[in-house]
Amino acid sequence: MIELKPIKVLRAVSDLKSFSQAARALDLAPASVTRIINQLEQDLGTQLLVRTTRQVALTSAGATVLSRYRPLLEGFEEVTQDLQRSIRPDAGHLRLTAPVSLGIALLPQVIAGFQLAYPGISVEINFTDTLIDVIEENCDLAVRVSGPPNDKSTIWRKLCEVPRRAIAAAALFDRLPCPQHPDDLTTEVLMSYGGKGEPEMWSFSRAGTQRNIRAGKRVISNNGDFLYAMARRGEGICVLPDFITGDGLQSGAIIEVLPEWSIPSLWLTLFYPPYERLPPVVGTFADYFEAFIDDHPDLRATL
Amino acid sequence: MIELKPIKVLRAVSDLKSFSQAARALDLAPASVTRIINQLEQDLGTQLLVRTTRQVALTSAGATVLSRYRPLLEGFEEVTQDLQRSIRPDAGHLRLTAPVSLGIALLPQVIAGFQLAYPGISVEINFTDTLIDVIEENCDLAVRVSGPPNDKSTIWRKLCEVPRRAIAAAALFDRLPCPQHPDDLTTEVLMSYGGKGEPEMWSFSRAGTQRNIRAGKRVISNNGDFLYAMARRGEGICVLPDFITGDGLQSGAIIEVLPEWSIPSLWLTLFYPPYERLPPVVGTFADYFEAFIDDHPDLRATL
DNA sequence: GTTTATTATTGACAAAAACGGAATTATTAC
DNA sequence: GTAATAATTCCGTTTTTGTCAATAATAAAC
Repeated sequence: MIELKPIKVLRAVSDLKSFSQAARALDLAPASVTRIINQLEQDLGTQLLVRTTRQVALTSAGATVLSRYRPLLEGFEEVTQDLQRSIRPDAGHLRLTAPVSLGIALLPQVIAGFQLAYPGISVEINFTDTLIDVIEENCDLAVRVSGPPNDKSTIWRKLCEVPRRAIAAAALFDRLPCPQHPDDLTTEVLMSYGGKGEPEMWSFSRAGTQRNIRAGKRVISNNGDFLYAMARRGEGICVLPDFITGDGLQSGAIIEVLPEWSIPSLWLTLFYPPYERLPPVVGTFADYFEAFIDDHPDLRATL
Repeated sequence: MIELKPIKVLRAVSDLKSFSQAARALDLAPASVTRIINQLEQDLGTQLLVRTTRQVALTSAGATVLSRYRPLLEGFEEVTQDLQRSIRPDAGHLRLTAPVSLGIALLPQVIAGFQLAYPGISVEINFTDTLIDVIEENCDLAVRVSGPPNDKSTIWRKLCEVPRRAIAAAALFDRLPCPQHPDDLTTEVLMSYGGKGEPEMWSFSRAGTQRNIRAGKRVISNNGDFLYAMARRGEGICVLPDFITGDGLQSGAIIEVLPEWSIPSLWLTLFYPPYERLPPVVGTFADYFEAFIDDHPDLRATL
């Protein structure tokens, strides 16, 4: 394979009509220029330059070769310069993935502010509730609400707590006894968040005591808004983060179940693919996101 | 400067989604692939590929880099393949230079036949009577009619003799005595071929004796046809090759001066720039030209 | 859960290539 | 003819590149 350097040397020699000047221009020893040109001529099987100690000129073949390579070489140089300029913390492209409900609730503000601050960074957001794999999803950074990730090939960064609680429509307890203790929860009406068939395990705690309840599997969904809608219809009890249920709790559309008992928070978390060194743009966004959350306690309160 | 190889490796890894398969495809050791990618990532200042032992995926930056380089790389590969195919003895381009008179008299037949035999070779002919330098003229091969070349940076190849003789219009000798011996030649009416101000030296020989006559410098021209036209008008005596004067001698428009004395022939010669190794196309043409002359004694007789 | 197979990485060593300076050759200018 | 300039060659040095084995890591199979 012919490399770029010999073509560059050929161009320099042809343009400057001198081996020695080309050497100076390219910061090479004259001997190197000779060797590189000889090598190229051998690779292409023809003489490219006619030279005496005083004159240098392209042969027909040399003119053809150079004329065909020159635009490509220039393109290459341009692209390289472009890229080296554009690979900076404040320019480039970012592929995100985020859960549907949280993403739609939270990201518009974040992304809007981010693009205001970094107009050079374009963003592509893929909303999915079941993230199988950060690498396969082909994204640079994943926003998730969860505990630690299951696949070990990722690095994570916790942003803030996302409190959650068990909720249900008040009407549900018209036909069922209102539970007073986690053990009262009837598996049949417990609707679980999850994407892999297995229902969640809910851990209720109160004053040092803790009860683990396996949610039911009659209704499992990977979408919190769906579960919320179901709950509002009085179809069952589910555990959802406040950013989904907040409005409903305030308006009384739903009520908290077992308010005396607390359920461990989820965490708003950023997951990276296993970078050796964080790409600049990714770092910029992660920092911005973190600062954004820190600077907006009001927003944090709605989570 | 970023070279082609790392881009090629990046492309292979991205396409095959595997370092080891890329290594196999490119006939490299897996370790080399790792090293080359690392180097490229360092050169560009960002991570391009996210990899675990099981998965490989481009980062955003990697996708951008590859998408910009890929078309250039493909262009490069195509051009290289093209060139390596096209640098053959029977394809390409040829820049010739030839003297005006001879060129117009002889080359049409030669070039026509040549292009019939080698349709893949394009020809560019520059007609000049004063060739200063084969290199500066930027040609691959020069057809000349002369003695050995003055600049030593060329290689030559004699094709055939080009006889010449002193001629004049018969009418000239109505007002001048007809010379019987070279010494009778009056410098004033001797018109010389030449391009550098100096008149020619004519060497007349007959039965072992030789006389060198310096031609006059009242009329010097680098164009034989012009001298011939002058001679026909009775303006003077000049020494010209037969291919110019042949018709006139047959028709009696001009007569030979000192027919008993002979003048050393010129040679139809091919001059090359100082090639280290003759470019294939040039060799093809030179061979064809030589064979053409050899195969056409009739043509040779007109020279 | 444990084992196994696959894969990327690392390090050490060998081979190859590129580099650079000095001497050589060749050509033009004086 | 002589000097000056430029390309080339030679050769020792450095750098890069390739290879091989060992290691670490991970997903899949049992």
